Amino acid sequence: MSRQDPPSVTTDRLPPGEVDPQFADSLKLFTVVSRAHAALHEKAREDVARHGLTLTEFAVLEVLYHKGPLLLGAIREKILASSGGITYLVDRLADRGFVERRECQEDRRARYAALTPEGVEFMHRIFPEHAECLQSLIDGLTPEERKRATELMKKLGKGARDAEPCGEASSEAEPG
Amino acid sequence: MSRQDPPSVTTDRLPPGEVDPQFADSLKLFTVVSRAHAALHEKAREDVARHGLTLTEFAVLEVLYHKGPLLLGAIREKILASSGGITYLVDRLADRGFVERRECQEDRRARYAALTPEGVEFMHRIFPEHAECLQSLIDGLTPEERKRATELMKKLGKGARDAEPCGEASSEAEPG
DNA sequence: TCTAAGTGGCTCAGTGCTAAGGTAAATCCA
DNA sequence: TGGATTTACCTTAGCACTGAGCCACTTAGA
Repeated sequence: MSRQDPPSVTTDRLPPGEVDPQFADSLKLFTVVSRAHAALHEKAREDVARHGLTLTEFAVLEVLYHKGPLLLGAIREKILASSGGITYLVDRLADRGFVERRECQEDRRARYAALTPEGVEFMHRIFPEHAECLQSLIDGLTPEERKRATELMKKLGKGARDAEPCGEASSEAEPG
Repeated sequence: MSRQDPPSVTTDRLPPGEVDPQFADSLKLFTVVSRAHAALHEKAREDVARHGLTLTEFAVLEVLYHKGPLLLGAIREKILASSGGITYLVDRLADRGFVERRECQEDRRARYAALTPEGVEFMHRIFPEHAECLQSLIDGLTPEERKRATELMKKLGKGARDAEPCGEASSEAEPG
């Protein structure tokens, strides 16, 4: 079944207020990024699920594997989770013996998370497979396309983060 | 468990802090797509949250707004949710008076979801704002970049969906 | 017709996560 | 020094969502 893709989200059957066709491309880009992300995420999720991990758990292990021990707040920034979420994640990984908390001498409020030897060994075993999985997911793109896609997504992400919050009357932000 | 098919890559030492350069681009692309998506998603979420909606709720309203009444299963395909999730979503939207279920004459198991007049009016009011919000998020890209990004994400998504499940015997031929 | 298999949606238990609030520690500043 | 503020993490309540199992209905086949 060829997915006779509809002309565009906008022109099908638009009640009173039409959508300016200039919006069509933003809607389209938003959708297509969402779907690409969903596809990558889903395949990657299945891959790590074979080892009984969620993708976020894997993300924590990966960042610790590649960066060494990190403060919980630093992990939080890297994997974009909430404070409570990090506690929860590290708890689960600690229960499985992959991660341990360590005191921070300079700041006794803070904690490091670090891979245990078991965690290191585990990642050493599964990481290459996972990397290969990701590799297979982008095989459809040529090296140049990958490079270009990476650049564009970087720029898109930055632009979106820098955009002012929608629906605000261009408020003056305080420059810290 | 010797399903440990040697990934035929650097299964050799992968000390913390180093990533095989061969995988660097796939990891990078994965990350950058995730982050772009997260940024877009977060801003869009904030936008619709002003109206007390989640993004998924908005997605349902939007697809009904643009396509007209749809079977629940059709909505499920479009917004990539689970069967239980659709029931839950439509319940919430029905509680708010934006959506109603309708019988399907041809198949009495099935149900349509359709916007109520209030739902249409609501979307008529908020959709243009939201479209403008999305527009502002991609303003950092030139029109050519948007076009290219759309193409590349489309191709990436398709490639990822078509990829064989990771971690399965690679001796198998492609699924027919 | 009757039966078996397949399908669409609903129920419900469980999960991963967030957001708000709390505590202890660090930092700022009069 | 000492109070106020900020910061780092933890706790808790609750939410959005999934997935398995279910029923009602449809479809295919004998």
